[in-house]
Amino acid sequence: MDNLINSNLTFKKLYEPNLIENKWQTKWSKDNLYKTNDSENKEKFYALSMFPYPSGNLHMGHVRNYVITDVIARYQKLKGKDVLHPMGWDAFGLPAENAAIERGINPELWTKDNISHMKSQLKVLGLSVDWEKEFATCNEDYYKWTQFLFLELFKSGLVYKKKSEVNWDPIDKTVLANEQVDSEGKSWRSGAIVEKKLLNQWYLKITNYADELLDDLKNLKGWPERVRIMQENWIGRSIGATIKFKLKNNDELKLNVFTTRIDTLFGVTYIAISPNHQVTSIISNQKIKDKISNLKEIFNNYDQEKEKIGFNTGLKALNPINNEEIPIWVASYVLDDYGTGAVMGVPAHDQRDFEFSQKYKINIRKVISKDIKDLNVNETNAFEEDGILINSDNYDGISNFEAKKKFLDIAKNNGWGEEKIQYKLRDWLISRQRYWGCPIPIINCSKCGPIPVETQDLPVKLPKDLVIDSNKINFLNKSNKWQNIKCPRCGSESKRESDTMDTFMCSSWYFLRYPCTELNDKPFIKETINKWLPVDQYVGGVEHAILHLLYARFLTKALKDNNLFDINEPFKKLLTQGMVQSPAYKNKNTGKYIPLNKIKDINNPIDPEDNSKLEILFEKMSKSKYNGIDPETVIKRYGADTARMFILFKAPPEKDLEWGDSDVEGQFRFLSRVWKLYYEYSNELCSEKENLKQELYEKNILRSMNLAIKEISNDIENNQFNTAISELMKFCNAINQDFKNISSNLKKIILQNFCILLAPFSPHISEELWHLLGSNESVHLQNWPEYDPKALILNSYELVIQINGKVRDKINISADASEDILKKKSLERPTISKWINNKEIKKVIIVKGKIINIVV
RNA sequence: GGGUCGCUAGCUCAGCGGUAGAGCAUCCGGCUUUUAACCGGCUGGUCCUGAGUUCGAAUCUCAGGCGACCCA
Repeated sequence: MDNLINSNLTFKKLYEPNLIENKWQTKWSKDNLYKTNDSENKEKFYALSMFPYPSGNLHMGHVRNYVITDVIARYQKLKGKDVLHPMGWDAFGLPAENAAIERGINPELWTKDNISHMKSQLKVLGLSVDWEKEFATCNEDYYKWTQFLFLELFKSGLVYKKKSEVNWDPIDKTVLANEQVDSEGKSWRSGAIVEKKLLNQWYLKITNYADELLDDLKNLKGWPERVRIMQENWIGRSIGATIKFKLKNNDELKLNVFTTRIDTLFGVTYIAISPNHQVTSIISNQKIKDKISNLKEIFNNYDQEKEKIGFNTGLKALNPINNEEIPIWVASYVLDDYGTGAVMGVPAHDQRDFEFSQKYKINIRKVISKDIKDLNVNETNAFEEDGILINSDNYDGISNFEAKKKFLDIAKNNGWGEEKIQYKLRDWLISRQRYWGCPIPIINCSKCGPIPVETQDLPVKLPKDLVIDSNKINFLNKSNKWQNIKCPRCGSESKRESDTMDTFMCSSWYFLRYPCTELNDKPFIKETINKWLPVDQYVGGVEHAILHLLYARFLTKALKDNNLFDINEPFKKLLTQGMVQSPAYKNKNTGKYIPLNKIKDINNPIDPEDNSKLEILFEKMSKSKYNGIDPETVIKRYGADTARMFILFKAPPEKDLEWGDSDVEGQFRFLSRVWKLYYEYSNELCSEKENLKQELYEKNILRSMNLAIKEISNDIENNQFNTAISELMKFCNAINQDFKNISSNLKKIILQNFCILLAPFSPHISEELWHLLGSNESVHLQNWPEYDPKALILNSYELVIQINGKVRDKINISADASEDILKKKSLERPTISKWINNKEIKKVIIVKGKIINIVV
């Protein structure tokens, strides 16, 4: 038999994480324990956290993210797979540039300082990250390839420049993509109300992939349903028709309208067009012209869009189905770039049209009804459900489904309409008027137009000699030396493109770089990508449900179509972790948050300023609410293992987690109990007793062990780390119960298995205890135990006896008792015969191993 | 208005047709010079409400209530 304990380790009685965590981190790093293995015969597993923006400080949200991924990565490694678990930095972006403007610090230095600080904070968590794979998106040898991929898209016609109305962030002084403006018209970063500007900008044709992006969502079974629904809504495919309305007294212009409700064509009582619509050009009345230009200004401001404003132009259109004359209105609620900039107004069956008509007293005509006799128009709402046609000439009485087909056929045959699929998704605007980003590798020649930079001339580097001023202007635009260049085609004086790329472009392919970080001559190798991708488990915040996750899917599909690899979807499974919240103390009257150090009694919090009672709210940690908890402080006090255990145990990963000091202490106590168990074992304080029942105890403890293996494996595979830890606690309790009564051999096996089961969650303490058991190898290189189903079987069990489904008695019975015996023994019980009370037994239901139900 | 998720012990959550569970907190006891730590033990539940399906519902179905998020 092996030595019981490793005599090289001096084992202290008390669990002191400070003495062991740093020691093991250094050792792991020295041994290169987490280097990515790439063997031919093993299954691969790619575990990835969304890489952080190097803001300067690690916060609890990061900790949660990386610890979750770490548990998964460690588990998969113990299961014998080749694991890729890398980390990097999403390092371009505005905070660096703002720091440069405000404090005169070079953005590159600011970023690199932050990275090195955050990296040292990360290392303390004991993550199984392969740091050899690390990179930052602002490194020249990364953004060279971002530019290369941009040019790949350029070649396949997915890049274009267009002058159109764009979202302008007045605080950050740059344009934004549609995805980066929230439903209230505010910028995702600065929170400023976005303005509309007419600008010439670079776009990526993500709309070419709208159908694929939508249809392939069905295959993403490992994604949370709500993320799939959000993407589905964002892409917003609707199947409908375009209809051409002729203008009265004008044969040249036609009004094209997109509708999903061609069945309501007889209910059209007006046409609404956007103030920018082409048709407005034929209006001659000066008063109306003034009104239009007035409305245009309002139109350009999201904030005032809530109220629907409009007016009658005096122009008339003809309804193609019955030649009825319909007034044309200009309306603020018609969007320029969705559809055709014109809608047919059917107030009876569209809520927005209904509200507009109510306001301006436009005729409302009901054409769909639940019942053919019900002609009443609802006073408050449009009727948007399905039904039967009314008020529709010869078509009265048919269902609206039938009408859709019929009217479309008529439209096609007569040439005034056709089927059309419409998307809400717009092309991705990627130009940013900022310095700290990846330069767009284009040369603008006045003669040749935009010319892509040759691959051998990449990267187009950011100029380092900058004069930074405080006007938040585009620095690249100001640098003549950098900007002026001869056109590579015709040799005439040209200028480099001075916009940089949206940083989401840099983060849309970083997961493709990790398997190939050592390459200098290409971004990645096809075969390597085909091997390692897709990411098996991706973990990050739900705030990227549309932004990053949609862009990354698009880029993957586009690059696949360029034959760069054969992967269709980048992320097989996605886990969106919840926020970390902690108690904030708020004065209801003043609305102010009060810092903890100003509150005397935490159990009865009172505002020292006005003595009113404070509300305790669990909110996302933030400086303004004084409720931030610094990971470093917690780790210094309790150790990384405790912090990890707490954050995993306190809530299921996708839910918000409420910080609680006493729960942190609870986890520390648990690890201390584990420590003590091994301490007593190693000092032979729990040497076995002579015991006749040894076999029974051993059977019990083996059952607990196998149950723990089964449940914990299952829980980790389903990302239920909270219940996995709960099972570890139960197993620990079971060990303490029977430990003294089992053989030394078994003791060691139990303790070894416990160590391995604990290892993904608390890597340091388990490593220390593993070595204590006499091994010189790392616990993290062991094999995850398999459970033995036979060990789970019980000799006897407690049979529950029900009368009419209600529990009335319990008996202990041997596991192999037949149904007849169960029945007989149950009926023998005095309590049962009392309940039956000579009534007729109608039915007996037996669930083996559990229950007998007697129906009387 | 539509959609998704949730409502189980004081708190955080398991259980998803078959005896209502875990951790933390509370309480009591032991140990200890005291606090703390540790050990042992006890509490604690209309499983949001109502109806239905079933021998049997926390679990399935329907309706309603409350809350969170997304879309409009």
